[in-house]
Amino acid sequence: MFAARLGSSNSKPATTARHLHQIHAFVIKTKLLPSPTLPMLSPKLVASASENLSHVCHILKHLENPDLCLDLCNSIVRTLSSTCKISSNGNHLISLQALVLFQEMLVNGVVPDNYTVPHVLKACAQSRALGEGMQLHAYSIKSGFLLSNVYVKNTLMRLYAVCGLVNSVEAVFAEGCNRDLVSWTTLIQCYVKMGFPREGVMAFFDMCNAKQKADEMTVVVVLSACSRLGDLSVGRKLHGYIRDNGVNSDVFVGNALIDMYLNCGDADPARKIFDEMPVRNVVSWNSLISGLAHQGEFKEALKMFQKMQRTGLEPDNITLVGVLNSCANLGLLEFGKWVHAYIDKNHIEADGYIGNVLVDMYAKCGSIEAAYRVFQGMKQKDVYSFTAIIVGLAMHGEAKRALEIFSEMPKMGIKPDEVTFIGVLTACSHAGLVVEGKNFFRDMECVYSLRPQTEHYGCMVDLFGRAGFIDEAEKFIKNMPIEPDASVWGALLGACKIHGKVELGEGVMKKLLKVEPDRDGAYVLMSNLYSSANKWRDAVKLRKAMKEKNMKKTPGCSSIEIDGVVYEFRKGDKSNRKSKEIYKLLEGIRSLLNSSFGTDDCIILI
DNA sequence: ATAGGGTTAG
Repeated sequence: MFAARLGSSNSKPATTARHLHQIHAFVIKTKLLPSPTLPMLSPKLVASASENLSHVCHILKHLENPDLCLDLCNSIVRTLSSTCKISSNGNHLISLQALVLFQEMLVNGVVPDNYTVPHVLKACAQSRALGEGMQLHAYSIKSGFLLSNVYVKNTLMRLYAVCGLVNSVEAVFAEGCNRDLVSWTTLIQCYVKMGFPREGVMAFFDMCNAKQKADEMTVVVVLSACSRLGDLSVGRKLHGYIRDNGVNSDVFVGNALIDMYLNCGDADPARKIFDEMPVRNVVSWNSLISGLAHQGEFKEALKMFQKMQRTGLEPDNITLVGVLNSCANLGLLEFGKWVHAYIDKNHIEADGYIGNVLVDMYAKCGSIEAAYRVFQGMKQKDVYSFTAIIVGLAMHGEAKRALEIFSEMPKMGIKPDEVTFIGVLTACSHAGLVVEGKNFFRDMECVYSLRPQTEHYGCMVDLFGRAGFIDEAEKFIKNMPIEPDASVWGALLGACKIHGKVELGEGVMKKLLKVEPDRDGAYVLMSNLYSSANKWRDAVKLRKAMKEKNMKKTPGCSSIEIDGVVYEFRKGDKSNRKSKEIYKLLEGIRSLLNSSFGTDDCIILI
């Protein structure tokens, strides 16, 4: 029966583990694997070999000419490396199996060829099997493959890159001189992914100096480095490089260009590229929508989302993150709720990125209880989830709840970061918890090894200042190890305003103007301080000076959302279609208020 | 037969 199956060219290929057992038994009996057997090992059997590796290894042991099995071994290793997915458990075993088979090959005299080692290395990279990969690194040096076969070099670099070992990637890259475009791209990509985009760009220039021409994949990676750096000048150079060197502007290149231009603050070319793309996919839309949101162009981002929907293209999680982020910043609760309903309807889990941005959206739109419900329902809470709800609760004056949730973090094994402490300190500040705030500030460095930034110092000055401890606030600024910035002086000036400290305020205003000379913040705060101290003449003088200096105004803007349409209102803005009626109504309210309370009690700015 | 690509928060 075995002989029939193994010998006859008419028999069906072996497909199951049972067939493998039969071959195994036959080989043990005859010490021979008839050559027609090899083509009969179907892909399905090769796949099942991952679960029956011991049989394969035994077969190898019993063969008279094991080297005939090189192709079989290569295809088993290839199958192992292409089937193992990155998952929590079991994957390590698969790469281990690839390595076991590889060792058996060596022991039994199957000489690996150019394809074997890259396949085994790929299996290691996919399952992050660093230890096994390092053994292969040693083998590659000894056998000479590392220097003779650029695929070995590149797959080894890839393994170290996915394990985050930048130094090892550099070392393998630098070894010998057999590097090609893939080696360069892998190196640059590794720099960018590990948070060193500057090094990535420099490596690209090195590559150009080495007379190596880039292709689509390389420019995409370098563009992403420019995007992360916000380096428009290098980004533009790269755009020129693409045109001059005949790099094919495929959809990947187009998307990377859109992302680069938007993150570098130049929206026009991004839109132009988007409009002129012959093929667009969901990533093109995502790059545009999240890029616009990143630029603060939230309304534009939402407009593009609506346009995307008209094309019938389904948004994915990344689209929705950009959309919810825009809703959050515009305060569009109804729009945000609609997205939440869309998420539920499409069975997308309100977890991870999506959950976090939902929490933030509800908190920023004033619906703190909805934010809390989403937070509670999340299974995978991380530092972003906790920070979003803590900052949200702090902004809503719910200091006690914010601090309670903060105290949950260590129990869940989640370490707070710098932004979490902004929320914690804001909570303390709003609730007047001076002692607690001081303790948290101290813990930041002592317990969590987080170096406080100027924003944290600003929170502390705000905390002391609001509570009336102006002297302590001043002392605190004097002892700062870093240069105080606008957030710090602004907090102190705010405290002067609350407590009517005119003279101190005048000095603080000068300091604030030094670090922020072309913004109107200092003037506005100070003139308010004068007004509240009844120094009207000084207030008017300051307002006049402000007008003359043509300063950058912090835009005061309110918006409402009616039936999905956003209406924005700015001070003095008459662009609304119904502005005449609106102003007439406002005039009515004003005169009503005046007759009820008198002008001194109520000032409405229109 | 084998290697390198873009978009996501507080």
